[in-house]
Amino acid sequence: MSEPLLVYPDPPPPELVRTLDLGGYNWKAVGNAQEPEGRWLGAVVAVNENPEDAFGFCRALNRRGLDIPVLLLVSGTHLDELEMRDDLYADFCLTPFHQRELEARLAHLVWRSGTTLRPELIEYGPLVLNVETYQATIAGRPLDLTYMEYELLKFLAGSPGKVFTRETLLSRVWGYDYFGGARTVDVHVRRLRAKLGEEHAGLITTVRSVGYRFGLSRWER
Amino acid sequence: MSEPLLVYPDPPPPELVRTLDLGGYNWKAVGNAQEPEGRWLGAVVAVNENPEDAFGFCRALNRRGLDIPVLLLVSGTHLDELEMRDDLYADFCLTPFHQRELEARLAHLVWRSGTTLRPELIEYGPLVLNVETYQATIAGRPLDLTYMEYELLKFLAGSPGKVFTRETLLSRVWGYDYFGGARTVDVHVRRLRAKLGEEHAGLITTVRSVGYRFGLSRWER
DNA sequence: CCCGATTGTGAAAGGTTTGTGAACGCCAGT
DNA sequence: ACTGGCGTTCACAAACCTTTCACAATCGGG
Repeated sequence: MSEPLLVYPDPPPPELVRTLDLGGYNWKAVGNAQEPEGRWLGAVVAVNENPEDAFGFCRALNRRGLDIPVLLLVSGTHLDELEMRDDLYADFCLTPFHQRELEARLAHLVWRSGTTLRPELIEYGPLVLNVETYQATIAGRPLDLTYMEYELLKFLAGSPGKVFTRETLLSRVWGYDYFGGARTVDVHVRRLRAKLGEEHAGLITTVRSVGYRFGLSRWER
Repeated sequence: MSEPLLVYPDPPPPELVRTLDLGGYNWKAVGNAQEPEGRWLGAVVAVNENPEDAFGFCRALNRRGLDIPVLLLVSGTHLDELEMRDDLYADFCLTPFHQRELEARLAHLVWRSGTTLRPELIEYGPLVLNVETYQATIAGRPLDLTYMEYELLKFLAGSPGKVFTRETLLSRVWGYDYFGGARTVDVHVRRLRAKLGEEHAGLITTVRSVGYRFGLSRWER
């Protein structure tokens, strides 16, 4: 299934739900901008009586770095509010809307998100690695990783569920010509787990006598 | 006066003319896509009884290479025609339109063309770079930057959040054939941070063992 | 249940990377 | 030629990581 659409607020207006479901969209409603993780086709934001709710949500989305194109649902009486807020939305649709118009705008929004460059991300559950910015977040919280920690995590998370021996990790992450003890890996894994936090430390599991694995193996899920 | 809007067909629908003139836009109607030369803020294309006229015009515009964002004026009965033609338009407005809606869409179209096509201003938070006049301000205060400092800051601020290695910066900012030490970058970054002032020095962050990044690092926390 | 092997943990040493101040040379304008 | 601004380089200091080691804890097989 394709990536989902982000919808605000939660619960969304019923007529929006109807159009989304009729269009066969995969969507998820959220109540705030901290929650969404990962990739989204776009966002549909309904502006209600209090426009600042919606605009604050959009601003927070922007702040999060993943630029998700936003389609605003706005009534004619709030049209003035759009002025000077061009950076917060990609398109808008007047309410009450004709279903066919919203469908067309949704389709265009999705098409747009498919063509515009999106940041190169590595994701697994609550973990997001932005390869371009060298930033990592776990459940929305920024992780302050050192270079080696980042490289190691990137490599592990790039093949979830797969077990790597220490020797493999040394040669692939540290370099084929690396000369050093295998226990170095242990120490880095320990610090990664510490920074992931107690709740997510289990993302990296030890496979005794073999090595380490990121994410759950098949039969654990 | 600002650059003109391109309008199709010639003559345009009278209600469109009315909105354009009321909005104070500088516009010019043309009958085919070969005619327009030079720069345009955007295009407004009215789809009449024969949609292929308008779409042909848009296609011809695309082919000309100047990517001008297109606002389609289309009636509900022709909404289906938009399908599979996403690449021909940036936005559309249903006819008959409310004047305020068209105004809002025009404003958004113009804003879009100003930011995507003509980045004469690079803005990020308190920093403003005027690429044309070679001036920079931080929180309203003018910055007195040297040429290299300006070029470096412009390049960094042009891709906020992205991390660049010193080698990349040397080749992209100093020149592909530059031959010199990578530490030169460090010194320029230091002077930039000093001139940005203590309060904004954090706009440029060091990513240890990798390089430097502008913006988006600790600001979002 | 015991023992060896394996892994987690804390701390410290050592090395690498970056910040900093200053000096040098180049160039343009005087 | 002089001067001042600018870009570059260097040496040193500071900050930060990486690696290593010793020891504790844990696991698994016999």
